[in-house]
Amino acid sequence: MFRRNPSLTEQVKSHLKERIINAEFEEGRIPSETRLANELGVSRNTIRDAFSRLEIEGVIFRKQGVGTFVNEANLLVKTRLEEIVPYETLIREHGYTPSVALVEVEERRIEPELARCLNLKSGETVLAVQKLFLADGQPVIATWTYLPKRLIKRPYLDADLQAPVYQFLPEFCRQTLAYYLTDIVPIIAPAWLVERLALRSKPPTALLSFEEIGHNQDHEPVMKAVSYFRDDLLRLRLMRRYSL
Amino acid sequence: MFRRNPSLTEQVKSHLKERIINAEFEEGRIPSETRLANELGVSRNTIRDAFSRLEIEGVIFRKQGVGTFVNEANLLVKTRLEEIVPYETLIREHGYTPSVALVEVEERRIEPELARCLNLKSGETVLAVQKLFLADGQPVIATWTYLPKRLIKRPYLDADLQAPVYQFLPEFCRQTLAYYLTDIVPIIAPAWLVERLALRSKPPTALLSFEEIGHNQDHEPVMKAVSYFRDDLLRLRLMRRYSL
DNA sequence: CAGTGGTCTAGACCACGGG
DNA sequence: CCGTGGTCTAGACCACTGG
Repeated sequence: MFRRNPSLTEQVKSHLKERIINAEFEEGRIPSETRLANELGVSRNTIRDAFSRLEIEGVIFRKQGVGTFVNEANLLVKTRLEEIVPYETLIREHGYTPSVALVEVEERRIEPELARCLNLKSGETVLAVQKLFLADGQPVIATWTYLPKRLIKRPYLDADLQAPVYQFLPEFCRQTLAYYLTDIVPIIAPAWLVERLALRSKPPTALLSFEEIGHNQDHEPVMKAVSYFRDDLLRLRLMRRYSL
Repeated sequence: MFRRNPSLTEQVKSHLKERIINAEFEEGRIPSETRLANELGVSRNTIRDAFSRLEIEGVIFRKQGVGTFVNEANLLVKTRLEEIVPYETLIREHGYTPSVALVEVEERRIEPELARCLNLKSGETVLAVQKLFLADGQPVIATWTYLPKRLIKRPYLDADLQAPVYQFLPEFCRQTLAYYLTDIVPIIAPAWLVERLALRSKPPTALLSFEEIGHNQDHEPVMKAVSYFRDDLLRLRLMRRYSL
C-alpha cells in the first residue's frame, strides 16, 4: 500500500488527514488502531505514531477505552504559533488570497540594541528589509527583517528578498534557520504603521507585534524580524490543552 | 531501577530533566539512546519516547548521526502557550513570588455575545469573577471568569472561587476542563485597568489580552475567561520551530 | 568505518469504558 | 465481558555524521 520515504508514519498521517478533511468518518469516529494497522498493512506502532502527530496538531483526540475522534473545534484554529509558517500560508488559511510587496531595502549602521541581540560588533552594517503582506489586496502584516551584511555570501537582487527569509538564508548566506525566539508584544500603532496598514479606526489603535530572533542550527542568532499584525483581519487563535 | 506508574517514559523524562537542570551533562551532550537504555534498564523505545516529549517541550534537540543535546536557548522561554498553566506558575517561572486576590464576585444577566459563545439562552445568569494576580506584590494579571450559574451543582464560598477554575469546575460543577480556544488580542488599557494594574506609563498603554472559551471533555463550551497582562513584567516569549 | 539518531515490526500486557 | 487506547520490549534495518 505504501512506499518508504517519506516515512510510513508521515504517509499514514497525511492519508488520514485527507480522509478527515473529506469528512469520511461518520460522527467523527476514526477506526481503531488495530483495524487501521491491518487495513493499511503497517504495524500498530506506525498508526500510533501518526495518531500522536495528528493529536499534537490538534486534528484528533483519543479517549482510552473508547476510541479516536476528529477534533471539530480545531477547525476554528488557523494558527499554530509553535511552528514557523510563511505568512502567505497564514493568510490563505484565513480564507484570503495572499500577496507580498517589497516596500523598502536599505543598509544601516547597526544600532546598539540590535548588535546585542545578534552578537555583532558596533561597526557592522545590516540589511533592513520592509515587506507588506496583503490579504485580498488589503494590507494585513508589515514586517521588518534585519540581516547582518557580513553573512551575505553571494550577490542578490531585490527580487530575491521578496522570498521568505528561510529561503534567502540558505541560498545566499549558507545558513539554515532552525527556530525563532519570539516575543509577543502589544503596541500602539505609530503613524507610519497606521498609514502602511491603512488602519481606519480612530487612533490610538492597539496592534500585536512579534519580535523574533532567528537562530541557525548551531544556535547562533543570525537575524531579527519584527512583524505587525492587523488583528481585526488576522486573528491569532490557538488551542491550549492540559498535559497533551 | 524504576517502578511502573507513573509510566516508565514519564519517569525517564523527569529523571533526565532533573539531570539537565543540574547541568550534569558536559557541554550539553546527553548520552546516546542505546547507552541510556542500558544504564536505566529500559528499552530504547522508552528512552526515545521520553526524548520526544522533552524535544516537544524544547528542552533538548537531536541531530541525526551526531547525538542529543540540551537546548540552552529554551531557558529564555518562560511560556508554553500550547499548554494550560496556572498563572501562579507562570509568575513563579518569571522569578517572582505569586499571590492572588479575589476582587469581585457578582451574578449577571447574560449578555447576547456571551450567550452565543457559551450556547446559553438569553434568560440565564452567569457568575462573573474578577481576580488579580500579583508578582512580588505588584499586580501583573487581571482576569474575568464567566461561569453559567446553571452549571454550579453545589453551594460554594467566595474562597472556593480563589482557586484556579480547573479546580472549581470538577468540584462544584462536575465538569472537567479539557482545553481553551484562545484569542490573543491587543487592546488599549481602559481606565479601570490602568488603575487595577497600577500602570504608570502615560496613557494610552497597549496591553495583551487572552479571550478564552473553556471546553469540557465533550467539547461543550463551559466557561469564558478574559485575562489582561502587564507585558513589561510578564513577557510572552515562545520558541517557534520548523517541522519539529 | 563506527556510532548516532530515525523508522518499523510483532507481540505482549495493562487500564479504562461501555454494554 | 470485550474492545478500545496506553505502555513497553527486543530486535532489525536505514540514514546521516564525523573521523
